[in-house]
Amino acid sequence: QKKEKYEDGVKWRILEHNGPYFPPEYQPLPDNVNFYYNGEKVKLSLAAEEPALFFAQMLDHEYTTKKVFRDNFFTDWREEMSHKERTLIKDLDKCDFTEIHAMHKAKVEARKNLSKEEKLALKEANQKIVDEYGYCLLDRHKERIGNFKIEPPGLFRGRGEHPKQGMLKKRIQPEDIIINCSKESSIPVPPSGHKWKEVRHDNTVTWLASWTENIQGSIKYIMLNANSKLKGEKDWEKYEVARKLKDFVDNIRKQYMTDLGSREMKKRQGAVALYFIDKLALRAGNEKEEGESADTVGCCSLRIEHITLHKQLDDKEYVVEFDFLGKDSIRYYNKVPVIKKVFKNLKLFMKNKQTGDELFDRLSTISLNKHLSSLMPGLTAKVFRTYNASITLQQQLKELSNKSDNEAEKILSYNRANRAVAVLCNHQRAPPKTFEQSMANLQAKIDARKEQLAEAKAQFKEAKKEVKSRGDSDPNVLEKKQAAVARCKEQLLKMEVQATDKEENKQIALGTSKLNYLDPRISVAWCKNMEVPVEKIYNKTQRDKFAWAIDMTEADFVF
DNA sequence: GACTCCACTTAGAAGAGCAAAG
DNA sequence: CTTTGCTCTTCTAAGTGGAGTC
Repeated sequence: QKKEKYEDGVKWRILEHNGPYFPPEYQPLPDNVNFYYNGEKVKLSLAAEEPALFFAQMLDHEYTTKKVFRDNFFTDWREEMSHKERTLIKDLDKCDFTEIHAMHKAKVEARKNLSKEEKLALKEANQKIVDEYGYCLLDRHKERIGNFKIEPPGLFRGRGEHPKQGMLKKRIQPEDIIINCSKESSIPVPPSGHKWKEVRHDNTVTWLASWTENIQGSIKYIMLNANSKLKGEKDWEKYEVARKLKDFVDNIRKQYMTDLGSREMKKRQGAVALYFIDKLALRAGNEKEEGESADTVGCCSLRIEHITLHKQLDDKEYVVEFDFLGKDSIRYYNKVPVIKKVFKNLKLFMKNKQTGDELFDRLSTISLNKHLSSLMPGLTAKVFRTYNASITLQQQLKELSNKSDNEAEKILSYNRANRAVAVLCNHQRAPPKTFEQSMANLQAKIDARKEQLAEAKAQFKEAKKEVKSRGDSDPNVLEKKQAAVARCKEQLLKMEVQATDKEENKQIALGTSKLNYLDPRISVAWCKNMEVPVEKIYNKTQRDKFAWAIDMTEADFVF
C-alpha cells in the first residue's frame, strides 16, 4: 500500500533547518552568594564555579548522597579547577554549597511566583524559539523537530548503579556539532564567532545534527518529532512486520519446541531463549561493555544467578523464578511455570557454572537475530515484544469490553487491557509520592457521594408519596427528583471505577506500551466499535503521533 | 565471529501546565 | 484568588540491531 518513494536507503531529497538551539551561557554567581571550603570563603574561577552550581542544585536529590556520584563529581570537578583551587580543595566533605543551593531554590521559587504577565511574556519568548528552531523543511513538508535544543551541561544522571553517575557532562559548542542538510538548502548559521564541526549532506540518515557526548562517547542526534511523516511511516512499518509474524508464529513456535530437543547445544539454547522472548516478552539482551553502565541484562545476557529453578513451587511444577535488573535498572521479578523440556534444558545449561557465568553461553543476540531473520524477513527479537503486546491488547479488549457498558466502564476496560500489556512488558514506575493520600481523598469523596445518593433517594420517595396523597402536585418535580437520583448514581459509579483504576495502576506505567508497542489501529477500531471518542484514550500528542492510524482505520480492523 | 561505529527506538523521571478544590 | 493534585510534555538515558572491517 505504501509506495517506495526513493531508492534503497534514501530518506529525503530536501532537508532544510536552522540548526540546533544552544542553552544560555553560564551566569556567574552574584557577589553575595559564596562557596566555602573548610569554613573559609573561597571565590572560585568561572570554570570551577559552574560545576559547583550543578552539584548544589542537586543537593536535595538522593544522587548527591551516593559515593560513586560524589567521587565521580569530585574527580571531574577538580579537572576544571585552577592549579591553586586544586591544591586547596581536596575533600568534597569540606565543601559547603549551602548558599548556592539556597540561591537556586529561591530562583525556582521566584519563577513560580511570577505574575501572570511575566509568565505570559516568558511563554511568548519560548514560543519564538520554537518557531525559529523547532521546525524543519523535509521534502516540502514543514515538520516539527523532536529535540532541537542542545542538552545543557550538568552532572550525568545514570539510572541504577551507574558507574559514571556524577561525572561532568560538558557544555556542547557549535564546534562539536555536525550539521546534516541538503546541499542546495541554506546552511544553518552557527552562533556568531563560532563554526560548525562539519556540514554534511547525507540523505541516507534522518538526523539534522549530531554531536559526541563526553560521558560514554556515544553520538547524540537531533531528529524529527514522532508526529512527522518520516517517523509515522516507520512506525507503520514496524506494526506491519509485527502483524506479519502472525502468519509465521505457529510454525516458529513448533520449530523451537522441536529445537528444545536438538542434539546441538547452541540450538537448544536458542530455543529456550526464544521461548522466553515469546512467552515473557523479554528484551533481546545485547552484550554490554563492563564498567560503562549499570549491570543490567536481557534474555541473551541472563546469568545463572538471575534464575532459580523450582521443580515444585506451591502447587505448580517446573517453575522458573526470574530476578534481574532490565533496561533502566527496572527489576524483573516473576515466577513462571514452564514446560518440562525447558526446565530440563535450563538445569543442564546451569550445570558446572558459577555466579557470573552466562546462562546461554553459546548464544548471542546476533546469532539469534540471524536465525530469526531466516525464518521471516524483518524478524528480530524485538518484533516478538511488539507482536505479543498488540495481540494481547486486541484479545483483552475483546474479552473485557461490552458495548452495553457506559463510557466510564468502557474506558476502564480499555485501561485494563492496556495494563495487561504493561505488566507483560514489565513497564513500571515509582508509585507517585502522593499516592496514599490521594487514594484516601478519593475514598472520602466516594463516601460523601454515597450519602448524597441516599439523601436524593429519600427526597424522591417523599415526593412520590406527596403525589400519591395529593395527586395534584407538579409532575415535573417528581421527574427532577428522579433525575437527581440517577445523576448521583452515575457519578458514584464513575468515581468507584476511577478508584479501581487508580489502585490497579499504582506501580504500572501505561504510557510506554501505548506509545511504542500497541498498534494504534487496534485502539482506533475499538473506539469506533464501542462508540468511544478517540480523545478519551489518546491525548493530543498521542493523536498527533498516531494520526496515520486515526485516518486509515475502519471499525473492522484486525491486527 | 568479534569488534567498532552508527542510527534509530524505547524508557522512566522530572518539570511544566492546568483544572479542580479550598 | 491560592493551593493542590494530576496530566501532559520534555528530557535524555538506555536499549536494539544493522553495517563495515579485519
